[in-house]
Amino acid sequence: MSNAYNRPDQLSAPLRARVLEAARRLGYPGPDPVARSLRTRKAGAVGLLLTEALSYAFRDPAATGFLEGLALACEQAGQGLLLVPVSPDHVDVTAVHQAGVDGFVVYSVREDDPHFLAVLERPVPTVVCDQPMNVEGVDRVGVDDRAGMLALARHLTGLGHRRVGVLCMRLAAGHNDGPADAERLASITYPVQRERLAGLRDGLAEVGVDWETVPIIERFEHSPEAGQDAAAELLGAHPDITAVVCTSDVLALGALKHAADRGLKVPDDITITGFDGTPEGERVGLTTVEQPLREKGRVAGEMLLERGDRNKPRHVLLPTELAVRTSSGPPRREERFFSGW
Amino acid sequence: MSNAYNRPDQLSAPLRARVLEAARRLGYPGPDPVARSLRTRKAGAVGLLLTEALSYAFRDPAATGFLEGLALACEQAGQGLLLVPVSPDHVDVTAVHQAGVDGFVVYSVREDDPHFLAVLERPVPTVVCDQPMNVEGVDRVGVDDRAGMLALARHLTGLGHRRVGVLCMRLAAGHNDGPADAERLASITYPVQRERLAGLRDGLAEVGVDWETVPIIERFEHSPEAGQDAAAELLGAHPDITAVVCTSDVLALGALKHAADRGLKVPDDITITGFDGTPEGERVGLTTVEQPLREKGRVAGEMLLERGDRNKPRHVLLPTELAVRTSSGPPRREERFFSGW
DNA sequence: GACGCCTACTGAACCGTTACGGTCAGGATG
DNA sequence: CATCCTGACCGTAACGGTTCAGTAGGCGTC
Repeated sequence: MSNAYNRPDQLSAPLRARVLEAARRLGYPGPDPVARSLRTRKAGAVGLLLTEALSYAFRDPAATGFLEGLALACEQAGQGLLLVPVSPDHVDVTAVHQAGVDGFVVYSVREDDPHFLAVLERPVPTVVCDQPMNVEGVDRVGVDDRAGMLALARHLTGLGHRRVGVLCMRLAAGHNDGPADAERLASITYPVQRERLAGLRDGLAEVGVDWETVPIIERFEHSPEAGQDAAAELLGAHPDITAVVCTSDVLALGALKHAADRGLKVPDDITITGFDGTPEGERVGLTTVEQPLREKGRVAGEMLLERGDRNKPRHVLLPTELAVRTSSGPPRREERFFSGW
Repeated sequence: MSNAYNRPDQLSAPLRARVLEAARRLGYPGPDPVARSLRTRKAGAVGLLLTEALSYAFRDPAATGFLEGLALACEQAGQGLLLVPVSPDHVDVTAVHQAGVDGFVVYSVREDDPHFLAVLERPVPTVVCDQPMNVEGVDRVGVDDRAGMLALARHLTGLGHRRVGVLCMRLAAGHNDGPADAERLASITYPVQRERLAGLRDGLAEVGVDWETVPIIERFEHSPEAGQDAAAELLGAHPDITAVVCTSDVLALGALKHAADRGLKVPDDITITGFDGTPEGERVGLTTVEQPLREKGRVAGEMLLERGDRNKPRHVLLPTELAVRTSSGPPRREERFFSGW
């Protein structure tokens, strides 16, 4: 009996020594963690569910910021962090069923994500980060995406921009690389994207810009390369645009690259903005909406682990901050004239 | 009996339906993953052990590169990735004992790391990345750090550099921020650092530079801030240095920052080099030794998961490549004279 | 010396699943 | 009609640890 390992106070030193000696002789490798977990009903780990392939967690700077905060909370509580392998190709939920964890953190997944539904069926507490929103009985931490984007929109309209184009990430299930038409916009299943676009729409409406006329280019992949490509598509079809609003820093980084390739000076020839506040964006002077990424991860972890009072689900909204840097400026004089000044 | 969930072929459709219906009515949440793990002796996850705090995994760009590759291998095999929480402060090995995993990947830890010793006691396969080296019966993947640094050293001596200073990361247990004296260098417990320094020593020896005269500044923390600080210490004490060799890109990034603050032009006034080949380094034109970070992670994961033939431990050494960019150049003319030309 | 209490230790039940062997019904075959 | 075989279904043991009730023995007290 391996009280010897866990309750040194419960048995005398000589017996303990004898037990340990015998264990060593028999090659006993110490208590089995899985059996212990079964008995104690504690796995000592938190599961993390992403909407993307697992490796995405280490590729997207916004995700790594969040995860750094989450890892911080976990290590303080002595809990492990289990990255649940989701297969992007064919839908296979078994990994969610397999995960031996005491709770789940769900990071920014689609409303109808089958993996997420599988998580909800598990009898363990769950915290959602960002999306989906408004799920019955589930804690959530996020930021006010709409207000953040509204502030950015006002910054742009204040500079005089009227002809704006948008680069956004995946809006719903299905592979749509190209313009997002009205139908697509009506069926968004990534609420964060919906909110950010709504904030932009509201801000543009304040100066009389018709949302229907604003071109929106969607990309399935979320990477600088996709942003670069999308920027090419946007500016190819709408060369009169004076500002490119991206719903993430990653896409904006790609847009900056495209502008440089095309010989456009930022912000003199074109304004480019992001969203998230990643270190990369800061380094290149990207005007963006900063959100407290690490903090968000930390709060998500703490909400899941503390959870002493499981009264009603808690919803935490963290503040965003408009970071005006060098990638935004007034449109050229002739553009201003063109747009009605 | 929950054959219904796992072996749909073993029982007829109507019975299966009845069982599932009854389960639903009783609120049965599906088979318990922990009990399943106990019975099948498979946890469906790989443990990751770091030498640093857990959140470090998401902060260090070299680590994230490695982890991206590792995550890729895991998700392809349908395995989870469990980040084991190690407490940097007081030594607590219980987390290693608690981890319900089928194997461990150990990333770049000290030779005498107590967590690592705990991992070795666990009766599961283990793969080490980078360090420690030459552990009995343990697979390892790494790069030829010594050869990589030798190539870099020759590049520098070829440019004419003779007065070189070094910035390196932690060399052994204990908090030493400052010069690394002979005693410290003799008791290095991070073999990677030992190898990289040895490569530099060999390269300098080829042109007659006495290793004893080369100042080496050590930092406990591994961050750009630490690099910046260490560069200030190095150049403060040895203003005649023409090249700062850093044992990582992260430190080199800090050194570049310090050079800029001090008004030194790179590479005209001073040459700064790194090691690793991170995206950040590439973006700022850092001359460095590139290693295939993602590939290293992928190989580590595959070695652990395939492991069909557990004959003898395998050791894989991946190639490095010298990346000469804009942070290295010949020393100033007067410096060349000074150093004996 | 009997009683009771406290400590050190032992034994058995239980966590929830899977693997495996046994039972039983029903159809095919001689 | 008896026998054999097959497939569906069910019961049970074991995985390895924790927990808790129970027991033995030592010692103090009246």
